[in-house]
Amino acid sequence: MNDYEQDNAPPTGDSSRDALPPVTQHARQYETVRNAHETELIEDYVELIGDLIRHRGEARATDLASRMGVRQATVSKMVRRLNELGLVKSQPYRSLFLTEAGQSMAENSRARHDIVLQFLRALGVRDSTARIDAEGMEHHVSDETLAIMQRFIEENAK
Amino acid sequence: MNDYEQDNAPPTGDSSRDALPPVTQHARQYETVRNAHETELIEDYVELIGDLIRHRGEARATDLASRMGVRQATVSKMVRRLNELGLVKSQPYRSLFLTEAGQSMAENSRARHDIVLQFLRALGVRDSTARIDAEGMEHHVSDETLAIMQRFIEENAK
DNA sequence: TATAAAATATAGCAAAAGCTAACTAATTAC
DNA sequence: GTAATTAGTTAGCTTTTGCTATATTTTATA
Ligand SMILES: [Mn+2]
Ligand SMILES: [Mn+2]
Ligand SMILES: [Mn+2]
Ligand SMILES: [Mn+2]
Repeated sequence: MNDYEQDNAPPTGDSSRDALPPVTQHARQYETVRNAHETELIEDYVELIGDLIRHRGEARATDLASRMGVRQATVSKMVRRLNELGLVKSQPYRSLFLTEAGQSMAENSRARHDIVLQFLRALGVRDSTARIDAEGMEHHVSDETLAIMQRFIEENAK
Repeated sequence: MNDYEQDNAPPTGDSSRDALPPVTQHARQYETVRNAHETELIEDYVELIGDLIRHRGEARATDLASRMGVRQATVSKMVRRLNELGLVKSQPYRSLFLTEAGQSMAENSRARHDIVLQFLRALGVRDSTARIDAEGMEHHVSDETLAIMQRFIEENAK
């Protein structure tokens, strides 16, 4: 199958309604999703640590575990990674702190998360559903789309 | 930190604007995302196989690899898994076919994908951006939100 | 203050999803 | 019809993200 055939007419009649994208562009779609999946859990952890500090005064591993819905061992391992990445500063058996880089990531993630959540609410999605959808969608929304969502919120809010 | 304290007043003044959700609900958010991530790659493969069959007449592993942006070995491994899951029927060195279950999953995924894509376009997102965002978002949109997106499309299309 | 409980850490296991390298089968070109 | 090219498979490696079980440390209680 050569490059010419690759992006050309389908063999059957009805099926050409929405053609396949060019191979390179198509691959880029999936690559973008894979890249998002590499960073999204880290962002969620950092964002949650920031939220816990803001709302509760401190971020403890056990609260991360219960809110994430995973075991403490899983959190422990992730915290080590966040340390290695320079996002979190922590001492053994003590609660967690964000580095400068961590705080900056937390703020970015929270801002993005809030926009997506408010957008869904403005669309008319029920709050509990909007929260669930936003938790996943936030990592797959481009800056372009985010800006449009923000405008939509402003136009449909009061 | 007990259950009472868990969902109560923050220690600092300004920070209570948007409170943390109850622990159980918060955990459910992340669990839903983790569940979506377990099935999303499978859905993307099945959907792509269906699209290739519809548009090109057959689905070959090499085309899956180039469109997914991964190596053939990766596709080979995934195809074995799709076989085990009863979604794909294939013989060594021959092109791929969907089972009944596979076709049904492909149709569902495509319908959902289309709605998300059209919704983004209706919002005003550029086509190439909309395609990228839709590829990731589609797996994190609830039925409730999807219905609202569909309504939005109908109201804003002609 | 000694002990019980809770929190944290570490070791080892598993599945998923990618990779490269080496091999085999099928198709195409000559 | 053979040789070269293309396509597909398999084995073995790596990283990520979960888990359980066990040890250690900190905190709370009697
Ligand atoms: Mn998230
Ligand atoms: Mn995702
Ligand atoms: Mn899709
Ligand atoms: Mn997708």
